[in-house]
Amino acid sequence: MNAPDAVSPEEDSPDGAPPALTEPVEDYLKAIYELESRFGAAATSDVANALDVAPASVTGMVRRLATQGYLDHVPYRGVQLTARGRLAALRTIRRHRILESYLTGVLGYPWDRVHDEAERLEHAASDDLIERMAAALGHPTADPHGAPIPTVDGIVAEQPHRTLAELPVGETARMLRVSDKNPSLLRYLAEIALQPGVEVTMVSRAPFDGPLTLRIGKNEPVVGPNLAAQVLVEAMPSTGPRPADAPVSLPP
Amino acid sequence: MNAPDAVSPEEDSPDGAPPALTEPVEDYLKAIYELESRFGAAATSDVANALDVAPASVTGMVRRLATQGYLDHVPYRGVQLTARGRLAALRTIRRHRILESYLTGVLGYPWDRVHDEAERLEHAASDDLIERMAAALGHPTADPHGAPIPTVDGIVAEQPHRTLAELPVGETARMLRVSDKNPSLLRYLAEIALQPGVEVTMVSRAPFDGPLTLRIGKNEPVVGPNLAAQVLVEAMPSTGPRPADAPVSLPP
DNA sequence: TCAAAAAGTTAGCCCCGCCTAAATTCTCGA
DNA sequence: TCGAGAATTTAGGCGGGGCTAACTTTTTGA
Repeated sequence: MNAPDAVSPEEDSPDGAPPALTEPVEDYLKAIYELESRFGAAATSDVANALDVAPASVTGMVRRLATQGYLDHVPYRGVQLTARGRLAALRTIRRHRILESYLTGVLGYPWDRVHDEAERLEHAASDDLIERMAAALGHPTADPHGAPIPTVDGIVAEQPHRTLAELPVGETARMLRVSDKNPSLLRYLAEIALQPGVEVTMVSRAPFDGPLTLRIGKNEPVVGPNLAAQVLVEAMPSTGPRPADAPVSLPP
Repeated sequence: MNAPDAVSPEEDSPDGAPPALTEPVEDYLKAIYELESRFGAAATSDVANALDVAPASVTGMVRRLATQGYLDHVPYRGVQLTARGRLAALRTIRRHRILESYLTGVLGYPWDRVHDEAERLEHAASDDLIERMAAALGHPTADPHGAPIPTVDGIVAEQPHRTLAELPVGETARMLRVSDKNPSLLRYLAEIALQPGVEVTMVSRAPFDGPLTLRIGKNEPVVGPNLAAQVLVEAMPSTGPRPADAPVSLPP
């Protein structure tokens, strides 16, 4: 048993305020969070890859973060965020997505250029600033790429989805989301008007993983299966009675 | 004479882009610039003081910046920015002041809380973002505290001024500027409506460095000489024909 | 004028975040 | 099942930026 003053393994700052993470630490937590939610676990090499850093560097940082209670690390096995680590990650993600929303919504940034900017600002902006931006936007629930914005206390409303590549021929679905990390993809999607909230129909599908013909409004763009796999659409067919209000916050 | 490839003693990044200064470096250059323009020179201890850092740390950093051509350092004698260093400093100052203007002008920040926020954002915002903010504000020429905003190529329009404490009894002058670094002073000035662009009259002056009575609009606040020394006003009496348009960009 | 105080610098150290090279451990296919 | 290859960790370094303690130079005032 522990001595009575050994409250918890995690060091909390005595003043109760959040410990003020460094920029690299925030980046690690965010990357690990995203890998976890995509693959269920975060491998050292994946983290290294995501952050463009040597694997050995990840091991070092991960050990430090583990001693600080942000994650659990089983050597050679992988890494898992603790509740504390997850909250810190979601805080950063909230900032990132609100910043992206503000940059497109208020300052006229094209959606393919907000990622890098938000990536830097998310470490510098105060909570106050972030909440002012959110308020100026009417408290959006999703960023310009359709990613849900976590609440201040770390709740994320993930929507059920499938990829556009999986949409059966003849079916229509509402576009939900696409990654913010690929500018040229985003520029192309903007060109064919495929953006969150837009309805898209699978017109035809060439065999052997060939190109897909879509209908978006009056146009019928043809796209590769690769691209279609990156675009998320609603899980439920929207041919039936569809929800009166789509959960999209930023109609262009 | 130099070999033909020995272009200049300063290392320039081969791609022509500015070398991407670190946050501490930007802070040093900015602090040195401000000390230089206030006192004509920057002493090690003043820099240490301004950045809340040990004097020994300043010596170290200064040596590094000197080898990189941002400043000249004569040991025991002081430090002076080169043209390159001055430009870098002004770039940061421009960002800072545009950010302050944007935060008050668009996001509703009170003027006593913009300094800290801008202090962090100035290192993270891209040029593009800064120029978008400037454009959204109609390209202001002064920040909310009346400090002139340097142009992109580092030209700063300093106005001739004296302190409010020097204003002779009976004279009226337009308030020009106050430091952005003292929140409680700024809150008090806001209370008595003493802000850049406002006309203030010296009603009376108690002897022996006593309190000063001002007239601002319909009110006659009494302030200490200490406070008055922090407030800058126009150099020329504004009782004669005054400039049709005061050079102030952000009328509240 | 000259010694004490103030200012500045050097020496030596620390932590953070990163690296490469050399182990180590895990995994998977023959 | 076992060994090659992949993944991971350890060992040893490095640069940036900071610190304290000790030393030097400059300034100052008695």
